[in-house]
Amino acid sequence: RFSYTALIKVVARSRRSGIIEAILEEMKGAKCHMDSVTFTVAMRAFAEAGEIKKAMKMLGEMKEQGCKPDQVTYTVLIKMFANAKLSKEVLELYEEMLQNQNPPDTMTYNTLIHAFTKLGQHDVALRFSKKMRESGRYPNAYTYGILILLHANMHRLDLCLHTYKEMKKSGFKASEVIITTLIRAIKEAGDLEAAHKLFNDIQQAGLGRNEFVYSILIEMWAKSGDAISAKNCFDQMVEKGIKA
RNA sequence: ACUUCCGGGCGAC
Repeated sequence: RFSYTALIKVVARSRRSGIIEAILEEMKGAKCHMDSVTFTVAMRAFAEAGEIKKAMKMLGEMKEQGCKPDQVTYTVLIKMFANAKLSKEVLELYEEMLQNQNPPDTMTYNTLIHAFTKLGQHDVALRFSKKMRESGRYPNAYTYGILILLHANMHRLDLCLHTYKEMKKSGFKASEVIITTLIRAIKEAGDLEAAHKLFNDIQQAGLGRNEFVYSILIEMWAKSGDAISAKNCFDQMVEKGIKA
């Protein structure tokens, strides 16, 4: 069963749901018991192939066999509907989780917040963020990245920076993802002070494998007429071995 | 909840 599950996951990369179905048939033939992990991997495979119907059919089969979907299962399906921009069914799955005594965990909340961020339904995203806090789920590094993205999309650099501060206070280090998310908001707001702080953080954290971030910083300083900072940043970039 | 690991889920560009 473990090998079948692993196999499905590998095959899932090929986006050929026909193969997945064949494997599932074979498992059935071999009287191999399918557990929630097997079902979930299969659903994810269908989800990635854009086969929403098939994924939902699997959910049905799963329940029929008395196998209970768990948080991972729901998270996979929520992401699938979110990618298809089907916010109504996202919310339905969320409700179902609550009904089933399957309270969303950190990753489920991350997926929900991200889903509505991408859909441009910022108010809903914020509501889930609040619910997450209220439910006592701890944010992880992804959560902070998603929240910063949400605030950036809301054109609220102040909230981005606030979340960033909170993240560091909670013991998370700045990452490449966080930096590239933040830099967009900083650029948009033209906040030179924030740019300087971020540049410091990049150096302190030993980050900066990303030419995109440098180009924005240099451009900001160049535009503001701060040739010294622009040059300094450029030199740092070259020192890191990044091509100009 | 036999929550160490051994098969599954989340973020920017």
